[in-house]
Amino acid sequence: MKKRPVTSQQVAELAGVSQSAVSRCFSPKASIAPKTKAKVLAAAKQLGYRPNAIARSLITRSSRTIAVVMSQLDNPFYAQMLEYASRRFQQHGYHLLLFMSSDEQETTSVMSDILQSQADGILMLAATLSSSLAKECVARGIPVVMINRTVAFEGVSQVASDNYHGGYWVGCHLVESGCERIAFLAGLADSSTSSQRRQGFLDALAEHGAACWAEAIGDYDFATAQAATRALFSRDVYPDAVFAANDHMAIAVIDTLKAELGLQVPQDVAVVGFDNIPVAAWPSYQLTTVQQPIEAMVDEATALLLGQIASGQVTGERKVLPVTPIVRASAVSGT
Amino acid sequence: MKKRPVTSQQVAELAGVSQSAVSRCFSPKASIAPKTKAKVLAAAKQLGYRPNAIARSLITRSSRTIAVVMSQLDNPFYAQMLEYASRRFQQHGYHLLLFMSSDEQETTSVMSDILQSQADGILMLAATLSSSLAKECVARGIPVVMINRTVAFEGVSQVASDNYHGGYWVGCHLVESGCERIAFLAGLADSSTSSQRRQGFLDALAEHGAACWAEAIGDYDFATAQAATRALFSRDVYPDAVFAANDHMAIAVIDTLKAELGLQVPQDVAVVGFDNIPVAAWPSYQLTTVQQPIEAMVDEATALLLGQIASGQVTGERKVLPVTPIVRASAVSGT
DNA sequence: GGCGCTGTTGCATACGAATGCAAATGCTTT
DNA sequence: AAAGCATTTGCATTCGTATGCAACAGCGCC
Repeated sequence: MKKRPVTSQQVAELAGVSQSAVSRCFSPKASIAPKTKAKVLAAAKQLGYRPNAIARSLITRSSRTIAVVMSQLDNPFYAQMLEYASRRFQQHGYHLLLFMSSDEQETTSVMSDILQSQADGILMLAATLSSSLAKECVARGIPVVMINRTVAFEGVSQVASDNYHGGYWVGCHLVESGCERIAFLAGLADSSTSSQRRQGFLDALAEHGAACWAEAIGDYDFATAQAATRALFSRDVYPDAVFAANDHMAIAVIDTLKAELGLQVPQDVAVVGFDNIPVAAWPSYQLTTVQQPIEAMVDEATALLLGQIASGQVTGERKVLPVTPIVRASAVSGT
Repeated sequence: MKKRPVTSQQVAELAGVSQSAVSRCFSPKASIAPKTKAKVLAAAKQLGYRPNAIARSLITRSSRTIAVVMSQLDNPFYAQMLEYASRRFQQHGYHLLLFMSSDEQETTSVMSDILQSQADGILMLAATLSSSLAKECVARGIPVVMINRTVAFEGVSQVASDNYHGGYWVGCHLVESGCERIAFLAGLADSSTSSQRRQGFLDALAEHGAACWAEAIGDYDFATAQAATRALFSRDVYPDAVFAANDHMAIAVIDTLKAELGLQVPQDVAVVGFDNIPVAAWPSYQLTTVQQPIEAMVDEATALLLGQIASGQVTGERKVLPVTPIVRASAVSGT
């Protein structure tokens, strides 16, 4: 049978002090005599007392909890982010409440849970938020930070890597490598990351007097990307380069080219991805890609959330962090 | 400035009823007249009222929260588990509080946070728990379920796949394929998964009159596994097969063999993994492996936790779920 | 019209810890 | 020894919701 937990009241009785005194022993800044504190801590230890965080949250009006909404945990890039974010917030005494939500409809129901949970802040990892929900959070004074996603509403903060210039670099790199029939494999149609990468890429091509040879949509999904690859290579003339909007899809492209079409990377086709996930460095792929600064992005998001929580102001800032081109064998200069 | 949230009291005033009535409108089983309910819901909607889960938890003594302790989120196998678990618990109205903990020392500090958080249950995903901590949970009546890890204490439940027979199958498969110098690449030295897989594997070899040719430790880590592979292949005579305790390491083995030693899989060396992560199916690897029933394991863990929470009894059951051999090109019969 | 019954409602209290305020304690100073 | 000051302590209240209990309304039935 579940026994009732030890309360500060019981500890107080054993230690021969008041409940307030016990409470003060567990608040860092409270005034308490060392002698009393020792007595109380001894009693607490004897009874196995742990302060009840729920009761504390109720009175302090702060749950020390951040709600994280994720769309895809199968993408190692976001798994890494989550892991790092968890550690980061743990350091600051905050805990993560995890929610999975694939589509916008699910997000609505999830947000309802989040608002009830009294989370002090919301971190959206590649998840989309309707502006009505964003509005509600802002109205309630709950800071929201979106990573790698945009919402058209003032008041929510956004952290993203410089997708545009990442795409721009890829465009330059491929043209300068001598590629002439360059294809683009998009991610989710409505994602800001994909469209920004695309735009930078297209602008780079244009500046070099080139144009995109073909486009397809891979939904940031392995199987969809494979199908898209088959489509891109179904014409008589093949592309000689593919820029996939993320590494996950780039890997799918490489595998499909090698296994199904008997093509060599980079000899027959150059492939470039985006993210620099661990797999990209594996000997089998050696994927040229654009590295997103995971830790810097999370650090920035953490700072924004904690700052806004501390100040009580939701400010809706926008941070763009620089990316780093990583040249590996899948698309080298001068190929 | 953070505004104070709307309370049931305010809703009650607007609707012209008592606070209790408002409360009853948000408890599914409470008795409330349809007419009253409509009035209250209208008022609630007008004010944007959301029940405060913290206050509710305090009075009901149930946070509807499960603490999840994970050791490695970079292993896609556990990322998948987490994602599925999150959805599963969400369905039952429970939320996940995520904690990362690499070593046992960190786990101690994390457990302190968990106990304070008043989580209704604890799910350990490939994380280890000292028996003193396990004891404390049991004493408090908090159910604990460990997935793929063992703790030597009565009262915590354990869900694992049949590691022994998985290893056993691998042993048989490799011997029957004609391999003669079979190496084993272990995971973490103290993990039950690794040692059970090893034991089944060794027993299978022994039954076929064979023995393990060499062993090394890869710590379930990519880089460590690469180093271990180099060590295994530093002698004059190479192994002709490697059984890695998980896919992650098996991939590392394959990459190292191909890229650094110029060896072919499976022609020169057969490689077998464990888990059947998505990567294992990719054309570049075609990894023969043993599939763990992720969803069944999580379902079982969910059922155990929710069952024990509902009954208030912590029972410490032990479930072993069957695994499925997956034969792909990296180690085929009759090679 | 009174009786009993089912279904609703409000009252009052409880959950466990934090904190403003006033009382009390301990220590220094003259 | 008394006054003055700083520190410590306890009292009482608060957070927002759930729920046992009693009161009560409405209804059917005899």
